[in-house]
Amino acid sequence: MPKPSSKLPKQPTNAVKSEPKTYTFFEDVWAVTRQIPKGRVTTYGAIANYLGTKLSARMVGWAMNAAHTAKPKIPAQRVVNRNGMLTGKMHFKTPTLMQELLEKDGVAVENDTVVEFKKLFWDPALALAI
DNA sequence: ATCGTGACCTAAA
DNA sequence: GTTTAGGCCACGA
Repeated sequence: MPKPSSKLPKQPTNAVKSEPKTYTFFEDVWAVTRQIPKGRVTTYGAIANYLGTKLSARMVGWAMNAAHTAKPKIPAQRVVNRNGMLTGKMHFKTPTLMQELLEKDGVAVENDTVVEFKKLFWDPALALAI
């Protein structure tokens, strides 16, 4: 679990000249996503908040888009929007894959929305307790 | 270098 | 209650 750059001052993407390809933002997002317990779900906003960029939750989604390039498999199915709706299901290999994975984790999905989403919500900022 | 886009969120009408 | 608009940052072309 790499240290997330929470509340870091404005640091350019390629701040570390030693390592040309350091996608801190992506890695952080992926790290958080991987730490989502099985059967739980979180939101882009929560991750963004944990990373300190709550104002730009969109980037979290962007990171998820790049998650496809991540080496370890990223449980992106556990990341949904604020409404608990599987907005990114269409970005999966198959539109139904996300729902199936969630159901496999024990999360009931109905109408492209996580049932009892509020109950299954997993806040990284709370769990990781900065 | 600029421009457009995006798996979002919040607030206002 | 719904719908609309604005904002935010990173990435690809």
